[in-house]
Amino acid sequence: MKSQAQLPTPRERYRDVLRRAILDAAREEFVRYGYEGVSMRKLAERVGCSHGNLYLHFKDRAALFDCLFEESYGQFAKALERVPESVKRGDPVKFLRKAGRAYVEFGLANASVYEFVFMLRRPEQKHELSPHFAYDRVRSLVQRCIDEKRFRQVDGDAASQVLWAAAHGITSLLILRPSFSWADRDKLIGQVIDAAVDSLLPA
Amino acid sequence: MKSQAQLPTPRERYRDVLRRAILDAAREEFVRYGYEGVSMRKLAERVGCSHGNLYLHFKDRAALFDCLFEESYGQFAKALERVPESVKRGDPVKFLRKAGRAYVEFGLANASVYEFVFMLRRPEQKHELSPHFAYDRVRSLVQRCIDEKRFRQVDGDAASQVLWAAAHGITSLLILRPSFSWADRDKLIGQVIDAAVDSLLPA
Amino acid sequence: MKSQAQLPTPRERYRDVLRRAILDAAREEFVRYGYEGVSMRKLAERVGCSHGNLYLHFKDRAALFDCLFEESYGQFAKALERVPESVKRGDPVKFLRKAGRAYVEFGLANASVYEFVFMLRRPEQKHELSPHFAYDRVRSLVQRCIDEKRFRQVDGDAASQVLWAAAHGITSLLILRPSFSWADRDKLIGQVIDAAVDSLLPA
Amino acid sequence: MKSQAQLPTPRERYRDVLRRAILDAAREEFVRYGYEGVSMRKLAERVGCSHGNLYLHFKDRAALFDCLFEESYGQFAKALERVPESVKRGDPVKFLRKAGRAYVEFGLANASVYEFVFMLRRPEQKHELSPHFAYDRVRSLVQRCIDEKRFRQVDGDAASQVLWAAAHGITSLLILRPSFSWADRDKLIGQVIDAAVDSLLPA
DNA sequence: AATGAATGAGAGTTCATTCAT
DNA sequence: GATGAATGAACTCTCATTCAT
Repeated sequence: MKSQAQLPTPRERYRDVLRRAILDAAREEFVRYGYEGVSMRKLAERVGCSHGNLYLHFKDRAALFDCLFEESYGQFAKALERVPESVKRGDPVKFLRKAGRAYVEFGLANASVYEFVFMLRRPEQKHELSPHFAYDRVRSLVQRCIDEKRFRQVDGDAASQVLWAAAHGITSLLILRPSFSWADRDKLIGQVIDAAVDSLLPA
Repeated sequence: MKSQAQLPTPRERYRDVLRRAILDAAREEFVRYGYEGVSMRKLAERVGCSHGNLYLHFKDRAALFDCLFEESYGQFAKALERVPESVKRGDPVKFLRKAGRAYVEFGLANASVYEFVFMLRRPEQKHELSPHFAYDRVRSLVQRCIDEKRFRQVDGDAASQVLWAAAHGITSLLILRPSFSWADRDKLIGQVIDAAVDSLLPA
Repeated sequence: MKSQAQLPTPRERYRDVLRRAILDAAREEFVRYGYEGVSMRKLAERVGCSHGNLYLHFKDRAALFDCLFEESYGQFAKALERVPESVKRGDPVKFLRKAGRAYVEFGLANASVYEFVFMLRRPEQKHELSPHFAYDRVRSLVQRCIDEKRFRQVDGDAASQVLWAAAHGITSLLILRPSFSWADRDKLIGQVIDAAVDSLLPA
Repeated sequence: MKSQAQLPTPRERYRDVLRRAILDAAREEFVRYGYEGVSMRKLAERVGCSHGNLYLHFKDRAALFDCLFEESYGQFAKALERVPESVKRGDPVKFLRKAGRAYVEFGLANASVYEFVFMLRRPEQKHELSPHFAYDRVRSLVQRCIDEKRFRQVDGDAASQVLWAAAHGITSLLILRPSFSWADRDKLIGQVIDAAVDSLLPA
């Protein structure tokens, strides 16, 4: 008999914890081995439950993948939105720089999420449309810079794509080649973003 | 008794053609589905031969992968070296811009090669060291620009990595999101590279 | 929650029955066709389960073989030890005759066990040492006969090996050539053993 | 154009040599790995010819096996017949001892032939009748001993089988357990045979 | 005569998924 | 809810055999 209150029972809590563990493990596995390279059995072993148990949480492997897909997009989108009000209302160019850095840093701190969103090839897949949201945010910021004359009269789309390319370029390289002898990471990220942003400033 | 001229017999020629077809198909499959997602049987079907036949050309799936790996690196390295003498001897900054564009354009024209080299996660694998060669080329060009005072007195490594990030960023995005509504591709590539290069010029 | 009495559930019981069936079928197949000649699929068909099921009981074919190997040695060793106390304490020569007959009779009654232990060639394999235990039993009995002057002062090792050769010779021939027109089996076995034993008696 | 003379051309000679090499290699492989464990490809590699070449000598693997089967029986039978006239006409008991030793020694010197004849399980197989010839030889010798009163009035069949068991027992054990710490081989063989023969002598 | 490319069957093994317990 | 037995598909790889060269 379940209590009417919304507090989760220990059982429910465990359920959620397990589900979380499955998702986290699965994301890493998918990113590392590809869709076909992930075995429900090995995943279960890694998580520490029976393989049958996985099916109580996800209809099948595809559903697990799709769930991660959605979730990763969500996490990424949410991260991009987390900007202090003060920054939002301040200088849009500075905002853009901060947003760029936030993008890269989220990607690095959540490599498997970033890979899931941007670098993972999925089998067949309808999606494809999805990372628009990230672009859209940049786009509107860029527009603000243009409108406020903080940027030259550039093509807003092209400008946004330049910025995106810069941010994605450094993020993905750092993720993919962790053992490369990189220059100071923080400075490097700053330089990459500044190069892109500066190229849009008025002469 | 074979002729001394060593002209390939039709048989040998066919062998080579088939081998080529296998490699080309396999590269695409590996890139699209990941190492574990490639099935020798499906690959054979796509190529139009029996699955057993594949093993006459490659000891096993890993050998096929490794062969592609080497080949892709080789093709990419060779492409980077193909620069007209006139450019080599000319303005190093211009050279750098051309090299950057060549990099991107090779990547787009040979997407699966590029993905193989830069974007593919391999199972376990020793490699990892390898794409150094691409970086090394940029690095020495950048050094030349610095030495000839065409660039500011920047850190050569950081500068090279900025350039690499830019080139890789736009290349990989264009490959990964082909149906995104990109701005004019040529202009975009130019802008991305120019932004990175210009950021290194003297004030 | 399982009862403390640890009574096997029907499920467990069935598991054991199946495992037993697999082992029995496999021993015969290995003995008849050799290691390489046994196919997990055909074995499964003979046992009446899916081939995948075999892997729930044994990691792979080698593990199945090894299990049979251990088991056969164990069964054989145990059989050799089953001697009534009265015989053990009685005349050691008589004991030796009985032991010889027991050896042969166990071999005939459990032909595939005997073949597994003594006649099966295994692929590569470390083992080889193992059937020592059978020899050791004979050896100590022979020593007793010598010590008690029931045998001549023969070399105990050579004597034991003569006995072993006799017992193994008749056992293996009877197993290998079942349709040969043998003399009366019981008498024949007796004669073989007696010939070997008698040759060791004092003149 | 082949010469009418019966001298084999070099080509024919090579053919024969190759055929011989195939048979010798195959016998060892069959004995070691069992029928199913022998691969035509590996066999060809061991012999040093192409695998297709094997089929110019033998229709298929079964034919190769059958050929070895016949041949092994032939070699064994011939070996048993090679007895000096002087011995043949001499003491039949001594003859029997010599024949026994010859049997064992042939088996040891040609272990794979012996194994092929006596210890190899064949897939399905009609044969089975075959090793009669070995028995028949013993049988008639034993009869002679009985007729000449050199043996007791024993059952000739049983007596022969006792002898066979002794000879086979020591031969097969020595072959199967080469690394066992055997007593002096020659003496041991003598003891085994003598034990069997002596048991048939008049009291 | 000899090669080796080619096929297709079949082997061992893994695994997603289902389902009785 | 959770387990793990069970199945059957799919996979990698090997191989006997055939056949064009």
